[in-house]
Amino acid sequence: MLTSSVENYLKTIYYLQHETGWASTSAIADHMTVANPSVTMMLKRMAAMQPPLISYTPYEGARLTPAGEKQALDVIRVHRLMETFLVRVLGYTWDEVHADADRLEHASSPLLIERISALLGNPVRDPHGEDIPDRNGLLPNRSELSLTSLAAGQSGRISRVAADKPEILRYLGEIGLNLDVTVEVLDKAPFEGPLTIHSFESGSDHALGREVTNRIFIDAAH
Amino acid sequence: MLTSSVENYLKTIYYLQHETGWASTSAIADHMTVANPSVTMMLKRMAAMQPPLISYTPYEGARLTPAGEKQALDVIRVHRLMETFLVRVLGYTWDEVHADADRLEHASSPLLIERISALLGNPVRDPHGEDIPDRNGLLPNRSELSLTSLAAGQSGRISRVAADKPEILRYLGEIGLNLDVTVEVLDKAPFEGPLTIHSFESGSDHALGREVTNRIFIDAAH
DNA sequence: GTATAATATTAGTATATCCTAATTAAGGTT
DNA sequence: AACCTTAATTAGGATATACTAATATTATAC
Repeated sequence: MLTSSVENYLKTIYYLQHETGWASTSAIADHMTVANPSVTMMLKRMAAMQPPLISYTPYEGARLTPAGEKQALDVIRVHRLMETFLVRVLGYTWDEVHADADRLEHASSPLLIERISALLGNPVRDPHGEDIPDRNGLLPNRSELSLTSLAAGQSGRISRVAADKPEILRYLGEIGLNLDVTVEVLDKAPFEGPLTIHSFESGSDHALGREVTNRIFIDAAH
Repeated sequence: MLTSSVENYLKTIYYLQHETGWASTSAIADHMTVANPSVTMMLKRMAAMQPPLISYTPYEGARLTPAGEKQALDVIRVHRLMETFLVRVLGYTWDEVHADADRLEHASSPLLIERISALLGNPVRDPHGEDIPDRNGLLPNRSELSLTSLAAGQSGRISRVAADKPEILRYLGEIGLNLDVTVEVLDKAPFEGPLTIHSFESGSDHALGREVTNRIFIDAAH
């Protein structure tokens, strides 16, 4: 069995690889708030495991092997099922789930996970709209656009909110930017300026910077 | 925050202290399946913590301080609430809960625990009939007798089953010796021999050795 | 009351994970 | 092409937890 630490590295490498195509030592270190040498050490160990979880090229970075990707998707499945469980069964809000899911994901047996998945009706999305990999690590394909990419006047349904900080999630919830809410871009300031968004849930308008709108996604199948 | 390892030592010392009055190095080592020197090291560390969790006398053993007892009861509360949750919400059987609860108990935030307790209606007993300490570490008083202590012809309601091995629990469940079931001692063989027990749930009779009947408890308030 | 058995501790290592400080490699600039 | 900056690695340690083998202490038994 993998240690919690290795599982966390797997998750991080998976995210970085899918967001930027490549997981460098310092990107991993930043994301996990550990020092660079700790990452180098760990990457060597993960590349030396049987089977190797990553391929590692010194001075370049890491890439998940098929075995590593499968394990990463397992951890992500558990994390997202836990978040869904915390919201649907225990009444957490979407900004409260992350830290608790981060600890529970390393303490879950296969039986626990399958029971939770069944209890929730085998959900395919977590409370932030992220896809939940199935038992075999398969993810559905879906097409979405970032809210930033919409032009003024366009509208759509929020399908995913990839904000990492709980405070941002809490704020978005407060102003009516929740999952599955239809929104319209009223205005888009030039020079990478803020977007003014109307929520059809709350009926209110709010200006949001692009670091935020970049992380809000709209269902592309209008 | 305490490490999982320290939490496990606390639990073990608590149990030994309450069963035998004293936690010796080797009793702790046996119970946790670790080597004696590991225990000595840990006891020193726990006695040196601020505040100390135990008082430790070399060559004698350990005893929980008030602070240590409070922490131990916290862990036991989480463990027993988790077991109750696994049975009532996720459909585990009473023999399946232990290992999973043992891992979850170290990954639970105060919020999670309070939500689970509330979801279950703040239960006071776990699936084995063990008392669940309240938020402040308080346990109800109750009086019970071991099944072994009943004479032939006497009957009572099973209030607690303290079997440690899952296989024993599974077997007891199969033959109808479950919590809250009324049973009668039909026969009690001499020379520490087996007891023949009738279950009014299953309607069947079974001979059980005293290592087992010692760990089955009967409500003393008939 | 000394010899022995049982129990506990110390000594010395190992592993996993993290750190800081010092060094080395890669890539871009003039 | 030598230089400088940035990023990554190596060197050297720290902590928490475990182990085995060797030693010390306590308790028991004659």
